[in-house]
Amino acid sequence: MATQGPDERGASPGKQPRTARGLATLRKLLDAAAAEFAERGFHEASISGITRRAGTALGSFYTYFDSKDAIFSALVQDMSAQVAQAAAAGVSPGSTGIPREREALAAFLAFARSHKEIYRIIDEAEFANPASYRAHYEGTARRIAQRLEAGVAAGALRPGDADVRAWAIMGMNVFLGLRFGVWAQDRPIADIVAETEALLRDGLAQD
Amino acid sequence: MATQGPDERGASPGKQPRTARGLATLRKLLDAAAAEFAERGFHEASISGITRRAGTALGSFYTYFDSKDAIFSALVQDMSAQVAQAAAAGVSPGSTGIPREREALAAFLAFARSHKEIYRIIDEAEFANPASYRAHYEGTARRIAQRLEAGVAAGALRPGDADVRAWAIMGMNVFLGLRFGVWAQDRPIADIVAETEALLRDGLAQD
Amino acid sequence: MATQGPDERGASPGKQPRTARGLATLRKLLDAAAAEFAERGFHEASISGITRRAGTALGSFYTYFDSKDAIFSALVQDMSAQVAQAAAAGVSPGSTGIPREREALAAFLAFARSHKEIYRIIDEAEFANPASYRAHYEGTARRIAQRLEAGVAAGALRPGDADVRAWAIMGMNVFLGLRFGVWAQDRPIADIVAETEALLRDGLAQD
Amino acid sequence: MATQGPDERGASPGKQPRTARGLATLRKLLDAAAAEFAERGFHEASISGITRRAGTALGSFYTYFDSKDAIFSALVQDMSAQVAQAAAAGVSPGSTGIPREREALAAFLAFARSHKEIYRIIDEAEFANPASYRAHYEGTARRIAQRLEAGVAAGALRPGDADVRAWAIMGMNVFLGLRFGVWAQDRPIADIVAETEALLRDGLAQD
DNA sequence: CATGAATGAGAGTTCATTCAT
DNA sequence: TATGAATGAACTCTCATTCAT
Repeated sequence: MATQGPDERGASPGKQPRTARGLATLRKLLDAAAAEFAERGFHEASISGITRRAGTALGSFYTYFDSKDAIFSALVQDMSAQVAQAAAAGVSPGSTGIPREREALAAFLAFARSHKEIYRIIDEAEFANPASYRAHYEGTARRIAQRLEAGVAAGALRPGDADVRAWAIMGMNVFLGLRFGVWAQDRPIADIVAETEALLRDGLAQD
Repeated sequence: MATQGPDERGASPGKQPRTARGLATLRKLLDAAAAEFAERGFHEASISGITRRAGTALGSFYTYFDSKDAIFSALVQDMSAQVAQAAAAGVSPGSTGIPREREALAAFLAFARSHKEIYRIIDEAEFANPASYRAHYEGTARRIAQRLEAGVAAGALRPGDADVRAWAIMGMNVFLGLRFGVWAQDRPIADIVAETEALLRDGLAQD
Repeated sequence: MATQGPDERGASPGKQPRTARGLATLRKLLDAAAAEFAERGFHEASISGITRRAGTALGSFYTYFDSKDAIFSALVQDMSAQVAQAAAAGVSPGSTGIPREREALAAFLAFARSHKEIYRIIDEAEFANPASYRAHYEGTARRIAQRLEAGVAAGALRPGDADVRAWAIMGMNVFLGLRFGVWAQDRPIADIVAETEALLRDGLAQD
Repeated sequence: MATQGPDERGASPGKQPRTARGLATLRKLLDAAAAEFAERGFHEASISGITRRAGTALGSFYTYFDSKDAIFSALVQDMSAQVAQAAAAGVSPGSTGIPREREALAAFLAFARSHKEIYRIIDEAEFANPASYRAHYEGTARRIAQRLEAGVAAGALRPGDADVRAWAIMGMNVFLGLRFGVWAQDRPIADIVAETEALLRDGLAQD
């Protein structure tokens, strides 16, 4: 994966700022865009809303971004990376198998509660920017599948179809995050995690 | 639940057609709208696109619907009902517990493959018509939870938190449908169903 | 002035009703139109609003009237005639000069208080149907001028320019009716009439 | 009364131009709107007609005004102020009582003859923007009433009800302006003024 | 680099009028 | 004569993008 310095992150190609003043303007625009998209959604959001929040002139937007799509896409990638990082950060080193999935879910639920805008932004990309949307979920599924394969290799999990399992687990996590993280916080995270862990460990069947 | 005859379905309140000719026009508009929204998405879709497909005058749209939102909402509810019906129709009578969930997933995946537009329409409601969106997923979760409680009562499933389980299962199904039903059909439905059944029955842990 | 039987009043030429049923429909449409125009004004009023109030089908409107303009014009003429009749009815036989003007003003103010819609309808004709508007005010001015000339002939009034006087008096009456008849009834009609009579009789100058 | 610099006059709140170029565009739009409303009336006037006359793009209208209503309202207030100023400017300093009313009428008639659009614009506000309409006539009546009270205090006029007298005089002036200023100029202003002055000074009664 | 005015295509919606039944 | 569906021109307003300063 190509890495970029934090300074360059976000601006459209050929529009990276060259001065400290420009860098500050870019930063303000990105923050303002995150707020605007989260609050109003992609279509309701307007460039003038973004520049108004950022305190810059309308024209300055196009100094750093090619289009509304471009900044939205940059934002989705940023959110996607944040989600991945939050999940990874919640996992203890050496953890594997079911405990590892439990930790990832717990971290994700906590992240969703404190970043309710992720659904608003990432999910709307399904329509506004399908490429970022697919990239986000395919990347997430790939990481889960790798964890599961590692768990199998370690003898912690039964062998099975990692791809199908990964999409199933990702779907569970996403919907649990939507319902119990974003829409309402009427249940302790611990309960949700415990119930899900039981499901993943032993299934639902009466033995 | 209030039932309505098929004649009344769809048109905005006070705009039901009173003649056969009107009924036919309403039908054409609904079909055209489904195609337009599926192909272009809510925001890109236009009323004139709908009436062009339907072969009616622009103004005729407003003979039956109050607004673009109104017809979209009608469509989402229709889709939601179709999904529910497809899942219910795929289940053999008397089926309960894990087999029942397997049958529901199989039916849903088949439905998704033949109605790829459902995601485009229902998921976009998250932004265009949040009320329909929540109603769809909350209704679906409720039905799953009831199935699970029945399974527990029948002794087929271990007792547990039906609500959390229902959202987890719904999430699995939705993402499996998106990945293996809509985005690509690179895997037989049977494989996906079998792997998921195993997960639900016994979990993933090496015993 | 061409007189028409009450049966024919209102309908556009060539559209007079030929049956009792038709006559009743025409009547309902005229009443409904008066209410609709009074309440919403010419431009906000809609044909469908009129037929809705009348309880008839939209198409039936065009059985009796050529257009929205046509029914509005018919209504303005009707209102105009009502105003003239009210003013005439308030005058005692044989009355002339200043007392006659006082009586006409009193009658008009009373009429305005009980028919607040006249301003809404007649004044809007200035824009929606200028011909009726001019006809109304020119006709009214002519009647006032004739009264004044009769007053001069009878020796009750000083000779002078009847036309200018008539427009001046009409303007007084109209604005007093608007302010003290329609906008607010915060003053007894008797006060207004007395003050105006004094003005007309003796002028304002300190002798 | 709050005064505003000519630079700020007209544009909707938050839409004042910040450059000379913007100021020029605003000016063109206001002039074009006055012509368009005068010629076609409020409802027939269109934003595109205004921008066509102004030679600007359609969208530029919305750079300075929130809506058609907003610019109309601005125009009515402007007209209202012009009328008041014309009447005030026509009065010699120190003039009071009947002569003062004569001068005001003469000035108003001259103004009406050279600004025939005032009726088209101000009177249509009765329907399109009732608040401005009432503000105009109530303000005018108040100014007349104050003049009359001053005349009484100066011993030039008999005591009486200033409010009723003011509305009566305003009505006279308005209708004389409509008939002899706007509709036709078939009579010299001097004749009209003389006849009206006689009426106001001595009334109509044969002594 | 920043500014903000200018652009114009395109949207949703209304409603007077026509006409087939 | 009554009905109500169909028509389509016309409207106001939005906003991503461009560009002169």
